[in-house]
Amino acid sequence: MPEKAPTIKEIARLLGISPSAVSRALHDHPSIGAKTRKRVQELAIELNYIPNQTALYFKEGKTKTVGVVLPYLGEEFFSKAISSMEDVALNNGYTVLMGQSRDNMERERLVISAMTKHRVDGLIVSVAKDTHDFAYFEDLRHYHIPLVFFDRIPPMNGISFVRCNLKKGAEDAVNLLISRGHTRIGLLNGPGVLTASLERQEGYNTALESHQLKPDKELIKCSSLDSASTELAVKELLAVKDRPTAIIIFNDYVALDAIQYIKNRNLVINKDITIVSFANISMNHYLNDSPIASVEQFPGKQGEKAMELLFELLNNKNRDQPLQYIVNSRLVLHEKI
Amino acid sequence: MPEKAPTIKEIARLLGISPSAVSRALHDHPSIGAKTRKRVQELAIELNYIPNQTALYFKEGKTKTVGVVLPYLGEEFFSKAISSMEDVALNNGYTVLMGQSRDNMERERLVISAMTKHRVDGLIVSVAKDTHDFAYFEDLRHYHIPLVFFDRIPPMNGISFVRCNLKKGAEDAVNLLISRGHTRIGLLNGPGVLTASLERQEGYNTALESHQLKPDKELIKCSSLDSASTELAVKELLAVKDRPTAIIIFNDYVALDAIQYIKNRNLVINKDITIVSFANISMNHYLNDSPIASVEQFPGKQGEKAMELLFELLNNKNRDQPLQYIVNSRLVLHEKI
DNA sequence: CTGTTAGCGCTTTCAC
DNA sequence: GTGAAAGCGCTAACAG
Repeated sequence: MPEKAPTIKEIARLLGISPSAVSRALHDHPSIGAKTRKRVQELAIELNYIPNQTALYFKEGKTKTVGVVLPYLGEEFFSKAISSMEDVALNNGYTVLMGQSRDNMERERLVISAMTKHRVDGLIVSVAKDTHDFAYFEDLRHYHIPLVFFDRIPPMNGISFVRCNLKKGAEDAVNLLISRGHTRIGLLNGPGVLTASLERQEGYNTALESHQLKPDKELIKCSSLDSASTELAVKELLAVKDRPTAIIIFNDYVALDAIQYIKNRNLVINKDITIVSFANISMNHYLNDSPIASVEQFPGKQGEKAMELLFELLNNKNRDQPLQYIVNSRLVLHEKI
Repeated sequence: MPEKAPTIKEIARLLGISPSAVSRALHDHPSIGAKTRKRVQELAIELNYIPNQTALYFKEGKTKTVGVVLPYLGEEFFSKAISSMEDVALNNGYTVLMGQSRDNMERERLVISAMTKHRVDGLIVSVAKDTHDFAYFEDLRHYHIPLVFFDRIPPMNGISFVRCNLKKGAEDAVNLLISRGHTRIGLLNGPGVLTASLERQEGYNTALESHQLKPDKELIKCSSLDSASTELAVKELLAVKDRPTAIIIFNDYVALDAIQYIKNRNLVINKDITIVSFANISMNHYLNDSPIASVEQFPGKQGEKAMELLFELLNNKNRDQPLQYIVNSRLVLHEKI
């Protein structure tokens, strides 16, 4: 067992030649003797020589790392996304540095600062819920670190991003329900501050209007996503006179709580009240009472695209030209036939 | 907007002083003039100067990164684990480089090689299912990279690891069922090659024997974890004469398939056949027919411990002294009261 | 064909 | 109180 970590210098010392000769031998440079090359390459394998990327950075100006900052890795949506991102990165010879903001601005700033310290070649960020100051995203330009926003996009100009078209998903949801004869369709939306909520709302309105149905404010309620708040919203929806026969719900997790509550009220799911939701989590397949359809947001696909966009930025001369990509959501039917 | 990324050299140039003076000013070194210090620090803030960790590596011999290699980030168990790992790393001023092996040895080797290339200060690995050659773990010693194995431990000597005590969990499961009057208890285990399967088996045997019950080979079947294989195993268990009244299942995912099959056979879950399982996934709360109990393996706690052990190794003089920690599993009851 | 050298960003020892 | 210089691992331009 050698005491020192294998370096070009160490190989050179052991072989009694110069470091540059070793470097050339390892890269099959033409101007190197066959014997020397062989000796070097064999010793390199024996010592398990792996070049030091940290040192290469000075030469190439690249760390061959990209940073990914997400709110929570424990959430299925984000873990699937980062999983695909890593695949794309690996295929491009890159390694992923990852950080969780836990939806906290200070932590997000801290993590991005760490990424900058490590001089990542690029960055993908899904902005924390409570981030209201976007200055540290601008600061990345000083270090020429290209940035792609993912799923949660801040209100900034000239940025690159990948997100999902939720408006379309909401429209599909409404259209499905109308085609099944529903005219009183409720919307159990998320917090009004989220773009995700606004998009659902827009799609909901658009689809209703395209069928000459007037959106009824009474049929739209918001949940702050916890059980109590969801139950209250459902309670209000059920109390509306001429109550809805179908409800479009913010996502499958909220739907779980809503469905539980509706069942407790002795109403039959998808008979008395038909449910359509968002996220299309795998759990739905195993539930007895689950939404008849859920809008798939393709976290894997989105993650893949985000990383691909980042590499486009990395390879482009003109990095200031923002790239944007919108993944179409798709309504997935879950009815057991 | 400055053209060049902020460096100490750049600050020195702009201020007309030497780089070393800037370095001292930034570190509040005593031998620096108050005026110079102030000028430097102000300009550093203005330029958003962030030191280059890559350059610091040469001085400190540390990259301030740790590598984490897991089979799949899309799996709840692993995403929860890496989530906690990152928290601990962040608290120690470290950033996590992550890689997925996708349960493939070649990819695992590749990812670990990338980590080595980046000269991570330490590594946590959950070994891929099909890894049979462990040489590349030994190679890490050349680079003095301490290694902690997580959850999936290879058959090597003198290694550091964190894992969960599944034998205890299996014992608890059997004991619960016996206390409920069951004597014919089946075991639907995973592939025999996995340590995880062996541990369940051991616990199962131990608990039965401590109640003077003889393990019946017919009551033990293995699934390779896919639906088809699980169904076959359940089918065989149900075909045993004097068939089991309870089954302990490898994990909750396998249990989902098994339960579906049992229901199709018109047997009532937890009445005709009582189910106990492992993993304790959150989905269980929302299912109508779910195991009456599931063994919680605390992925977050385990991940935390693994990272803590790694930092102990990093800070110890004697890194060759392996550290090991076993998290106790806990049987969680799920009955609706 | 091979060795020497400079330089990437930063810290630190040594001069002044 | 400040500058100059060396060195960490590696590559490439240059000299021989």
